[in-house]
Parts: sequence; C-alpha cells; structure tokens
Amino acid sequence: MPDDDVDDAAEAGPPLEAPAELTLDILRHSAAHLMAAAVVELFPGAQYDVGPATDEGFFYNFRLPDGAHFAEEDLATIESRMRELAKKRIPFDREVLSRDAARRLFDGMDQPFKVDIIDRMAADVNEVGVYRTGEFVDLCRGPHVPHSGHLRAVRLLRVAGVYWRGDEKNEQLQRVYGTAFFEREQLAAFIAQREEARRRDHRRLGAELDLFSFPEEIGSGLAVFHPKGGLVRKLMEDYSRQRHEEAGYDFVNTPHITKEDLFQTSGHLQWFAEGMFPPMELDGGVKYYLKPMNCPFHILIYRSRPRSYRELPLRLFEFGTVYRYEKSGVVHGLTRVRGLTMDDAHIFCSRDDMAGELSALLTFILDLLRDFGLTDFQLELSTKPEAKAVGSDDEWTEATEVLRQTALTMGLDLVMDEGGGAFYGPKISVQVKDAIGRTWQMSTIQVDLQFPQRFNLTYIDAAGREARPIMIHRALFGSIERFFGILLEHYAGHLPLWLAPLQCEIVPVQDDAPEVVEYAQGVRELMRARGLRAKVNDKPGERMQSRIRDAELRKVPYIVVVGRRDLERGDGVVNVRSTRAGTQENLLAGDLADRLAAEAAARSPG
RNA sequence: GCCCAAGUAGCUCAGAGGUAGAGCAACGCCUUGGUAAGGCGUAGGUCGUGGGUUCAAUUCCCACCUUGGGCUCCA
Repeated sequence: MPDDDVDDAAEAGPPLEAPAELTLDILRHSAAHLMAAAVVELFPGAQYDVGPATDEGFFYNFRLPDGAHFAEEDLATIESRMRELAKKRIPFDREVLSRDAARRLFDGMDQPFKVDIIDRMAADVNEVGVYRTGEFVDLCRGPHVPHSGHLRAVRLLRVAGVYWRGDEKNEQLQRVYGTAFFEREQLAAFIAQREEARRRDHRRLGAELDLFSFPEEIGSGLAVFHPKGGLVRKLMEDYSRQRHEEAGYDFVNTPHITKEDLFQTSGHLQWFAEGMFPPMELDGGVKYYLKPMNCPFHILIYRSRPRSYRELPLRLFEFGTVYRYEKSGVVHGLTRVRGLTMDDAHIFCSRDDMAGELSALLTFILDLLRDFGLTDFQLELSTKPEAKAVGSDDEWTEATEVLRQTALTMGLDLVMDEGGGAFYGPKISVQVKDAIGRTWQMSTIQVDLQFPQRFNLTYIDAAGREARPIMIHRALFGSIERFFGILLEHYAGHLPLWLAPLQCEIVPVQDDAPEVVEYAQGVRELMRARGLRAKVNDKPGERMQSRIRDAELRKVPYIVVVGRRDLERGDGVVNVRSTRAGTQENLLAGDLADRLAAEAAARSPG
C-alpha cells in the first residue's frame, strides 16, 4: 500500500466516534498501538511515526535513537512484552485535545513525527484525538478496542527499512510488521497459510526438482533452465505453438539487438529508457541496444512490403527473448527477471476488425490458460498513464472503450486500474487466482493506435486507398519464465501429467535379479510405446522403499513397483501409486499405459 | 536504486582471531528388500570475491557481487 494513503488514515483529522462494532481493522490498529507501547518501553527514546492496519495485519514505523535498527531477535522480545501488556487489560483511553494542546504534548515528548502530522492537518481541524495505553500516548483518530486484553492473537512478522512518507528521497525509518486476529485459531491458520506459500515457493521447488537455477556468474535475474526444466518449458511452448498455429498466427523470428534508431522511432528511448540495458557502441560509434520489447521488430516485418486489406488481420507470433534492466532490489526468482521470453504476438488489423479480433483473442487466451489448469479469472482494464503517454485523449478514449466492451462481453469481473496502461495504449490484463487464492497478473492485451502512426504503417483497402491499420499487442503467458514459476506454485511442484518431466518411474523390488529388471524394462517400453516418459530406477544398492521415497520427493506422478511375485504370477498386473493422490491400485500394465496416455492427452490437472 | 539481514561441502545448517564440522545427497562395500530413509565406510570446502588490520583472518574492518525481507518501481 502506498504510504501517502496511510499517513492520513489513522492519525490525521478530527477524532472519530466510538465503533458500533469491533472490526478486524480496529483490532489490528490497536495491536499497532500496543506494539509501539512495547517498543517505546524497550527502546527508550524511540520516536514513532504512523502505524495503521493493513490487509494482512499492521505495522508501525519508528526512528530508534542513534540510528539503531531492529534485529530479527528483537521481534521476540517486543512480542513477549506485548503479551505481558495484553494480559494487564490496559484500557485504551480516548481524549480529545485542541490542536495546539496536542502539538505541545507531542513536542514536549520529543515526538517530531506526530508534531509534523499535526502541522500537516487541514486548516479547519481544531480538535484531534489522543489515545493513552498505560504510559504510551499516541495521536490517533481511533477507534480502538476497549482494552489490551482483546489483543491475544498477535504475531510480529518482520522488520524492514522504509522511506519516511514513502519517498525515496527521505530518510529511512524502521518498520515492524505484525498481524493480529480475534482468535488464536485464526492466527494459526494464517501462519499455516504462510508456511504453505513457503512450501510452494517456485525458487525452492526449482532447486529441489532440478528445474532451473540462477548462477551468480551470469548475473542477477538471469535464469538457466536445466534439462528437466527445459523439457517442461519445451512442452509449454510446443503446445502454445500448436494452438497459435490453429488460431491463424504466423511465426516470425527477430534479433536480440538493434541500432538505437529503431527505439527512437518507437519512443522506447524516450519513455522506457530506464528499463533498458545501456547501449553497446560499435564501429563508428553506432549504438546498439538489447531489445526490451519485440513490437518494433514485428512492425518492420509488417512494413517490409506493401500490405493489402486481404492479408489482414495479420498475426505475427514469436517466442521473443527480451532484456529489461530491473533495479537490483526488485528481481525475484522467475517472476521478476532481467532476461525473459515473451509469447509475444502483434496483430495488425483494420479498425473495423478490431472489436471482433479482440473478443476472439480474449476467448483464445482464457481457453489456453484453462488448458494449463488455471480457471479462476478476473479482468483488469488499465487506462492512460498521467505522465508517460503518447497520443491524443480521443485516441486513448476510443481504444479504452473498445477494450472495455470486449471485457464486458466475457461475463467476468472487471476492475479498473486508472493510469496503469503502457505508454502507447490501454490494456486489459487477465488476473489469475492460483490454488491457494493468490492473484497473479498474467496475460495482457493492448490496443495501440500509436505505433502504426509512428512507423507510418499502411495497407491498401478495398477501395484502393491507403489506410492505417491498428495494432494489438498481446502475450498469454506474459513471460514464460514467470508463467513457469506461477504454475509451479499453483501445483505445489506436482505438475499435471502432460507437463511432468518424468511421468512414470518403475521400481524393481529386486534389482539384482535380471529377470525382474527385465520385466521392469518391459513395463517401461509399454509406457514409452504410448508416448509416455518412463524410466526404471535400477540404481544398485538401494532398497525399494528408498527408491519410492526418492521418486515421491521428485514428485514423479506415477510410481510402478514390480517384483518377483508379479513375474511369477505372470498375469501382467502391476501396482501403481499416485504421488499426488497418495493412492495405490493394481491393474494390467497395458491398461495403466492407456490410462496415463489418456490423462496426458486430456491435459488433465491430475 | 534505498534500508536491514545473510553468503561455510551439491542441499540444510553448526562453528570460531591459531587455516573447519554434522545430517542428507554423491561414491564404494555389505544387505535382495513388497510400497516414504537398511548397515558400514570413502571422498568432498581458496569458509561469495577483492582489498585492509594482525605474527596469524574463514572469523575483525572496507568495497564489490549474489540472495532474502521490505521501500520505491513494475512500461
């Protein structure tokens, strides 16, 4: 949440009346007060800034004496002091003071942040609220819980440095984050949810499952995909290519670097320079840039010869790898990287075709996402950015309206993101909710009336006149890397069968009996004949139980165990366990192969 | 980019001003086991990189790189 919203929420303005009922926000804001009370006790001389409730809990900002900072260990100390204070059922006493009296009070206590907040209040505010919790006094509109005994399910979460008033030019304060609930069970559930998110973290899974890594030698935010991760990625890309081919896209390829002129013409160097890697100077001082987007290249393909209305809509698709200079503090696993591959396409069409093209596109996108097991969507419409935008208001309004109409026909929730568009046009983004309820921004569709003008794109219409096409920029995965990471978290590493690098592992009970190993290999061949990725684990010196455990940890979807008894029985029945479901079944090896092949072909989420 | 913290074996982590340890993984031997860890042994580290202080630095100091949590940003 932006800090400038926060500053005015809890402290500024005249006091509010007592609550009709106790809300979670009131509880959490009260917990913030209690925390500040504990901090002031434990760190004499600490100055406190603001401490609101948030979606997840609450925080409070402090300045500690002598530039000191909180360490992780301090959280436990503060928390236990809070627990003691809570037990005492200390009342939250409300007082209404004149503005001047309050200012004198906080000035006398050497609390400059509070004095500053009072000074910033609107001129017509004459009275302010002050809450006392034991010794602790805070400027606050309220309301609060009656006494500290209500705060029995509180947990401090982390410390952070934050800019005063959210501006990176200001000094940094120390912030402590915490959360609070009415009941301890709710707090326990919250902690379990965080633990679940940690367990699903794609960075952890990527290492555990040997999918990808970020070698320090290469640099921050630059991933390498290992064989298993590379295979998953190939499967994703193959399927995407197939669907795009069916949907009438043409496939193109473009280089990774270009002379600066291209990005001058596109406007990237004007609007997007800080997101780009610095240029390389080649012979004669010509500057070359790594591309942060693919659009100008696709435009040049369009412009390589005169175009007829008969060719439109022209849909150019590419898995285009781009490089963006992300600030060092923001790179994060696969979801925020400096080198990424977009499933990028640009559709050139006439104005008349635009609406039809957009609704077909949105349907296409949602269908494809569903094939990957994502089913819970929300649409977001991003409008013209205030400062960074090219083109007239009329053009923006037209493009925005077309997108809005398209979004509305899908029957999904549409939320507004004012000022969130690209510099060349508004966009619809598809937000996907994952298996544990987190929302990720995924696909985007952008209508662009600017690039066709800047690059002077034309086609000859049915009447033989030159006309201007419009462009639609769109990506479904967004970035393949990011999509990969989100899928991993969505599935907690248990990829659906069609995407699993190894689909079936066959474990021989006796690995020193050639006939048993041979039998296991026969089952493997049966699987392979059905197009399944299967392997026999016949590593010597391991017990069967240990191999099963190993395959479970690698999240191999199906594990078949075969041994001498099966061989002697000779009926072709094998035992298979499903890693995801944790079940076991006995069935004919051929039937198993059929079933798995069908599951993979259906792209069932498993 | 900013703040704080961290970086020791492939992984998870101990440790300490006198040049290092565990568990798992790897490798070898023994065990041939019927559904989530059999036993014994071996090998493995320029303690992130570069400087500085010191008789001596992996340990203390500085810079840089990388990672994490936030802040700002996310076209």
